[in-house]
Amino acid sequence: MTLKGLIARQLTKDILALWPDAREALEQGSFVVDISYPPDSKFGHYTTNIALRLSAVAKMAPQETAKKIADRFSLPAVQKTEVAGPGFVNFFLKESWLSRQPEKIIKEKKAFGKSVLGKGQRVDVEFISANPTGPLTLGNGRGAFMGDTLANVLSAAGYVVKRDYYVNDMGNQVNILAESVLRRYWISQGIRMEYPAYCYQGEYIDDIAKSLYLPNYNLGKTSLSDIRDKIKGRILKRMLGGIQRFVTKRLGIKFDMWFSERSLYVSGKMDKMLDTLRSLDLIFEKEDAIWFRTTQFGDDKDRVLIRANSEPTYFLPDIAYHHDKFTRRKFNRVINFLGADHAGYAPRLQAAMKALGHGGKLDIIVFQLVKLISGGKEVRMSKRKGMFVTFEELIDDVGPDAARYFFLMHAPNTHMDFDLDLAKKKTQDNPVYYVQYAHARICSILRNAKGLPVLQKATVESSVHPSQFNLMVKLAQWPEIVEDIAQTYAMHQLPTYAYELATLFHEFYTHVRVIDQGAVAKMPFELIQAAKIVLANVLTMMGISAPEKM
RNA sequence: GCCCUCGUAGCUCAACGGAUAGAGCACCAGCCUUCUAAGCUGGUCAUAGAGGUUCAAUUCCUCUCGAGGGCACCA
Repeated sequence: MTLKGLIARQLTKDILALWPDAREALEQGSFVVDISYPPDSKFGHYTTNIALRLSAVAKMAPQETAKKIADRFSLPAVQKTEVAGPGFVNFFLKESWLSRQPEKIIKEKKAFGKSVLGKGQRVDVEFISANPTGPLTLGNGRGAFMGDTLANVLSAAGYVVKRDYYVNDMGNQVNILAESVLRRYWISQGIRMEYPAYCYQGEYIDDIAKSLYLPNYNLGKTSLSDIRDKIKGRILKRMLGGIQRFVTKRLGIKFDMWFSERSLYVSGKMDKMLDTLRSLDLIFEKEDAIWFRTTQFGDDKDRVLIRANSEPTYFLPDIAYHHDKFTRRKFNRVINFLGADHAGYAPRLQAAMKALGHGGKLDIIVFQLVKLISGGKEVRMSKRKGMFVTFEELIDDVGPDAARYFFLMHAPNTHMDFDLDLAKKKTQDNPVYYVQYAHARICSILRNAKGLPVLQKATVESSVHPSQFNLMVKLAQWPEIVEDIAQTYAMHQLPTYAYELATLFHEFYTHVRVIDQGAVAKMPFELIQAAKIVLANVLTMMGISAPEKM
C-alpha cells in the first residue's frame, strides 16, 4: 500500500474512534477521507481537508476538529502533524523515512510504481477502432496515445489489461472504398467514367489502386457492384495492413485483439444477440425495421437494430461485441475511447449494456477532437474530401516522442488547438526534451562516476540543499500517481509529474555535485540513480523513450 | 430548436469545492576555469459576463454571450 493509502486508512480509523456517528456519513459517501499534496512545502508533504468537511458531524469548529484529528494521528513514517489555515491537517514525513527511499527504488527498479490495486481484475481497453477506409487522423492519434497509456497505467496498477481494436470491416463504407479504388484505377487506365462525390477523394486511393492487380474495365455482363464485391476483401486487407503496420511498428502500440465486425455476422453471435434482446422483450417492429427500446435505459430515443432493407445497423453487432467482452472474455471492466464526433453514440451503448446486466462496468472516455491550425488559420479536415493532415504525417514531422507527449499533456475534455507550423518549428522547445534531458544528464554522470570510490558520508543533513529533499519527496509519490490515474483516468498527470520531477532534478543538479574530487558521496549518488529509474518508468509508461545521451 | 464539451496570462494548457490560481512558449535581465547551458535564477501578464448555493467557487446550479461536436433505417 502507498504511504498516501496508509495515511488515509489510519485517518479513517481515528475519525471513527473519535466520532462513531461519522460512520454513516462516511459509508454514504457524503464525505471522503481524501489526502492530497499541499500547494506549498511549508504545509508539509500531505494534507487533508477532512476536518473542514467533518465539523458538522463532529459538532465543533473546523479547527478544533482538526486539532483532535492531528493529536490522535500517528504513523511510523510521519514526523508530525499540524493544523493550519481554516482547518487543514498537514502531515510532515520523517527525514529518515525519506532518505531510505532512493535505496528502495534502486532495489525495485522497474517494479517501483507497480501496485496490486487492481487485484488481477480483467480490464479491456478499446481505442482507435477507426474505419479502415482511410489513413488515421489526428483525432485518432489522440485516442491512440491516451488508450495505450491508460492501458500501461492499469497494467502497472495490477490489472490484467487487453488492448482491443474493433475493425469495421462490414457495411457500406467498405463498398464505397472498393468502388473508389476501382473507379480511380479505371480512370487512370484511360476509361472515361465519372468519379462520384460519395467516393473517397484522398490520394491514398490512387496508392492502393497502383499497388494491387485489379480487373480491367469490362462492364459488359457483370455489374460494378459484383466486381467490387470480388475485390473488396483484398482492398480492405491492404488498408488494414497499412494501419496495423503503422500502429504496431511506428507507434509501438501492441493490440491484443483486432476484432472483426464481420466475424460477428459469420459466427452467428449477432443473430444470437437479437434473440437475446427479443427474449428480454426489449425490441419492437416499426415501419419494417426492428428497434431496441434503449429509452428504457436512459437513451433519448429508441434505436434501429435491423433496417427495413433487413441489413443490421452498426449498433447491433457492436452490442454483441461488447456483450461478448463481459461474458465470454470475462472482463470485469471495459473502457472505450470515443472521439467527440461519436460522443452521441455513448448513451445508446451504455443503455444496451445496462439492459444486458452490465451496468456500471463500461466506462466511455470521450475526448475532444484536435483543431488544426496552419498559417494562423483553422484547417477544416474532411476524410471524405481528402483534405486532412494524417496522423502519420504528424509523426514523420515531429517524431513519436514529441507527439505522444503533446497529446498526453492535455485532459481529454480540452479542445486542443494544434498549430502545425509551431509543432514543426519548435520541436526543440517541446517539454518532452526537458524531461528526456534530465534522464540523459543522469546517465552522463553515472558514466563519469564509473569506478570511482563511493564515500559513505553524507546521508541526509539539514545543511544539504533543499532540492535534495524535494527530489526524494517527489520520487516517493510515483506509486501514488500511478494508482490515482488508474482510478481517475487523468493521463495528463503523467507529463505533469514527469516535468516536475525533471525540474527538481535540474535544480538539484545545479546546486549539488555528485562527483567531487574524484569520488562520489553515497546519498546524492543513490538519489540520482533513483531519479533515473523513476524518470525512465514515467517515460516508459507514456510510451516515450528514455535516452542515455542527447 | 434540442443534447454533449469547452471559455483561465499575448499564445498553448494546469489547478479531488480548499491555503498566495500554477507551468511552458513569447518578452526582459542575469549565470558556463567544475558531473551535458536541450540547463539554472529573477521579472511583466489571467478565471468571458450576471445572479445563486457554500465556512470556502476557476470548479456546483441558473441565465446571457462565444467556440467545437452531435441530433440517421451512416459509422
